[in-house]
Amino acid sequence: MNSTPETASDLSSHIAANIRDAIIKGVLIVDERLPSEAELSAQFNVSRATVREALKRLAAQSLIRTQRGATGGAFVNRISFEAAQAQQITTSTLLLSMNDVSFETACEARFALERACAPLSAARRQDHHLDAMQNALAAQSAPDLSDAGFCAADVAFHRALVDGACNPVLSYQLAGAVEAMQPLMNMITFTAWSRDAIVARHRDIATAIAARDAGAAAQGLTLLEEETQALARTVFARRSKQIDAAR
Amino acid sequence: MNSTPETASDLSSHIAANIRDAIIKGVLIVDERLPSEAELSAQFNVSRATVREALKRLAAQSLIRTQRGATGGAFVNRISFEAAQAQQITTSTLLLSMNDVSFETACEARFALERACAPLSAARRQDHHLDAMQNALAAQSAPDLSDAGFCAADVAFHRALVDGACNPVLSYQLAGAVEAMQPLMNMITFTAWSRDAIVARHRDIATAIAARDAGAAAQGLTLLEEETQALARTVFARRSKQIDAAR
DNA sequence: TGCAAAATTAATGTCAGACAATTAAAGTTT
DNA sequence: AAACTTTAATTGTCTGACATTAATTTTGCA
Repeated sequence: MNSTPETASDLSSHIAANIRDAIIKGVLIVDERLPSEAELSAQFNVSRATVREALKRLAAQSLIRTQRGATGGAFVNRISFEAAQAQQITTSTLLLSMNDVSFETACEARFALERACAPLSAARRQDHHLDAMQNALAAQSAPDLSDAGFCAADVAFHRALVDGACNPVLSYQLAGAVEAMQPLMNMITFTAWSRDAIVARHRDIATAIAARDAGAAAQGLTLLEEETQALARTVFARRSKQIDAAR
Repeated sequence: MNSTPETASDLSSHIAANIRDAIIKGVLIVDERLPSEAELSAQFNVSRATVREALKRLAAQSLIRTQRGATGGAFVNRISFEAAQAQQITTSTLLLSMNDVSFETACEARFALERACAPLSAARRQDHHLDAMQNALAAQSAPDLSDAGFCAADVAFHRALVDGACNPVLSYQLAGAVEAMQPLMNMITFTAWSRDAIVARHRDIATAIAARDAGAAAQGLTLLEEETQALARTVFARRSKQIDAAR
């Protein structure tokens, strides 16, 4: 179970990999204190600066936290769902923006995953999930809302839908797919008409979830996906036509 | 779009956050060279050691890579699907092992997500996906296979299924869910009978995918989930009974 | 001239030692 | 007993040096 190949030849990578494996294998358990930097530098026979670079690497992955003072040191972190989600969102967003992933591909993945949540969400959603959906719907219906604001409310709606499944693992896994779509959605200019269409679908989905109707929720998501894809196609087609005309 | 709160008061966090935001916002583009460590230390008015700690944090997230030599330096990395997956798997695995996530919850999430892939995989799978599934099946049928080996082949089977959807975003998102289950599955002792049952379900799923029958594939996954959950329940129940008896 | 070897240069990687800042715990005083 | 002071341990930061690496330039020789 190797986390990362980490073939890099520099010492700080090597030391970081060493400690990381100890954490993964359970040799170091949550909240346990690592040896002090001085002790580590003696153990690995490197300078303190090198040890510190290794520790910073681990801190960047939320594997450890550090505390100053007499009883301070580096401690193994319990990775929280929140922290893991934040990391996942950053990684997913960058991955999509840096790799020319098509809107279509990302959109397809997102809706496929959301449809997986629909039955569970229909069965288990609580009132606060419904409230969150209604709030997002209300926000999206505001007439003077910016495109970015519309997309942010869109994300809020879908997160509420996913959270309704009451499965933290599912929420965590979906966070990346839902949030990473936002920058792509932000590329779209929403007309009043297209906003209405999306809000209508959202309303259907919210109603289906409230009625615990899994089938209708899934169908609503499918319709929403089709409309979103169609909308994106027209926006991108118009844009490339404009570019052609400008030549 | 704040990647991480990063409220930490130490300078290297601050500098890392600063550069990270520049990358996310596109101020620094892929393969662009960052200023040298000496220049950065002058810009941020800190020592070179502090700059280096910041850069190591970014390197740990695969945001940059460094190169030595005259024309060397730190370069903005294009995050590959492969690297992102590796990170995701590490994070997911640790998240599950550190947070007492029940087998039931993780299993439910995993199968819900896989069912989302089934229709796409049935439609688009290519021969090499089918081959990979058959290879995994053959491996799982080997009589003298260890439990860990059985689980590894299980992961291979499900990854092939997911990859069959031919959507890299989906494959990336699912990697964490599929791989992080393995340590949990490893806790189970598989009897010859339970292995046969799992292999039979796998065979059904592979057949359905080969026949491009989305419904049958989804149904096979649902059956497999039920059997897996039941198996886990009996294993854990027997184990806790033994513990009670030992008292 | 042409090409190979050597020197130069610019960058990261590592080290050693110092001091600052922070924090808990021990000791001291009132 | 409570409040204050001291001490010790630890991380955070700085400085300056040297090692290592690799591209570029210069040199030397055929």
